[in-house]
Amino acid sequence: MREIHDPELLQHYMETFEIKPILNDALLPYLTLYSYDHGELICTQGDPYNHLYLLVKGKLKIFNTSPEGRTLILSFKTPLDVVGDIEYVQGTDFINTVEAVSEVHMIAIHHRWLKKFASDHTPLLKFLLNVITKKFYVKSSSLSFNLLYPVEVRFASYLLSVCFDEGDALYRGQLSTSHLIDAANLIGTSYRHLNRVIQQLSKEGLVERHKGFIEVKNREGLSELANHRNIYEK
Amino acid sequence: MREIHDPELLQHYMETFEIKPILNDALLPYLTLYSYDHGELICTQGDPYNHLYLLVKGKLKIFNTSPEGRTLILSFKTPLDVVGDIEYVQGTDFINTVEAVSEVHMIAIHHRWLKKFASDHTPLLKFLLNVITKKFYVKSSSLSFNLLYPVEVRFASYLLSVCFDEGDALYRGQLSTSHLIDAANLIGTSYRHLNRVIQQLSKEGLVERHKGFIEVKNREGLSELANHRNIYEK
DNA sequence: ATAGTTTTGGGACATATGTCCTTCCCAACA
DNA sequence: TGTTGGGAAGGACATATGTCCCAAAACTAT
Repeated sequence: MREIHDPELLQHYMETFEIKPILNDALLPYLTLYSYDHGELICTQGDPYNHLYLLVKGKLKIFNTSPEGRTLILSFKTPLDVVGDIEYVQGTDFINTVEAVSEVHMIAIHHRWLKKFASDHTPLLKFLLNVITKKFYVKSSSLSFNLLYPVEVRFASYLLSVCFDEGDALYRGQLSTSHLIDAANLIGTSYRHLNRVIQQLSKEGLVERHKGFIEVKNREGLSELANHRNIYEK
Repeated sequence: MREIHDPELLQHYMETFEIKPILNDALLPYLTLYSYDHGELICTQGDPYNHLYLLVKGKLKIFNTSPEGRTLILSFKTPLDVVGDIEYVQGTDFINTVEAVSEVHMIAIHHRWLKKFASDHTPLLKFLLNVITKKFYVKSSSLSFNLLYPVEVRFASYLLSVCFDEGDALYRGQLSTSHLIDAANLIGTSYRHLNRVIQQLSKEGLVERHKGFIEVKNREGLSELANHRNIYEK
């Protein structure tokens, strides 16, 4: 992690994502732009709350490790998104670990200044409400989906979200096998079992296994299997 | 459902739960007090959003039915709690069904008036933020817990919450068997399997089956089994 | 190129859980 | 008193999923 002293870049992000309207002018001097490399941790579960972060570049992985050591990936995030919002509102420690998946830029604001200058700032409150309720929706459907459907269905939904959403045109319909462990942790199963399910889908002609990646062969079939629900959609 | 025309009772609830400070004075004429009997539905998933409700008396069951007809109970609520908050912020249809478990009193405010008079009312925004982040926490731990632990562990946690929380002294350590179906739906499993797990716990001496109810025999043991996590705590 | 190391896929087995259906018990009622 | 209906518990079986471990493949450093 390193700080980027580049007021112009900061300004650029503020405009791109229309951040200024949600912040109080008094806060502007206290914004810091940080950069994280692939694999770096932004925060770890249990860390005391410090900053509110705005993700403005790159991709984040949010996950949680149980006392027994099992990892559960909760989501991936892309700009514009917020980290530390729930913690800011409740004043509690971080519940999850946040890792940079690519090079990541984040705007950080220390809670001290937020409390001091913006605790009554309506646009910020509304922005937080909006962001948090959206997160709640995702979490809520995720809970039902995980409890109600088997891994096969969840993976079908995952495949559709990841392979067709916004990826490189080259990777349309493909998932690199190096992402399978992440995928397993995301849908809450073991790598072993995910492999089993892929075999099954393969047998049914929905996907095909190649060296290094999985290819979607029948998008419609997968969508049907997933009940047309794209639970992992960003 | 029927309206209760009783300004004094309304006033009483407003004071007991300190509701006035979070509302705008302009809203006060538009508050309505409703009463629901045991088993009545306050709203059904898919209903268009209409009111924000404040639960001031009784107990609610929040649940969700999947397209396949499986029921998943998301939570039980007691005063003071809010129904329709997420829907108000996002302007979306109800995601869950809400049923009165006992006689229930709710204060309802039509979203029209909220939008008109309180959309910038800081205390309300803060109140909503607080309530919603709390809900998010619960949902979040619930998701991890369900995905990471087997039914046995979840039921142990459930038993501890339900039997010792605030129940009638007579029922301390006991769970009526008529609640088992609800319990199964709450922890996301089948009634059949829950029975199996109860047998197992019984064999281990943690609980005991009697006619009409289950009795906790070893609270400490259950707590250990549940990893000391009370996920279903109100 | 070769030997060691990591990655990847899958076999074998145990456990967790769902579904269907039967049996038992008891209360209400003719 | 016998009948019946419904709820509660559990048997039998199939499926879903986890754990442990191994073997082939790919990759790396010498």
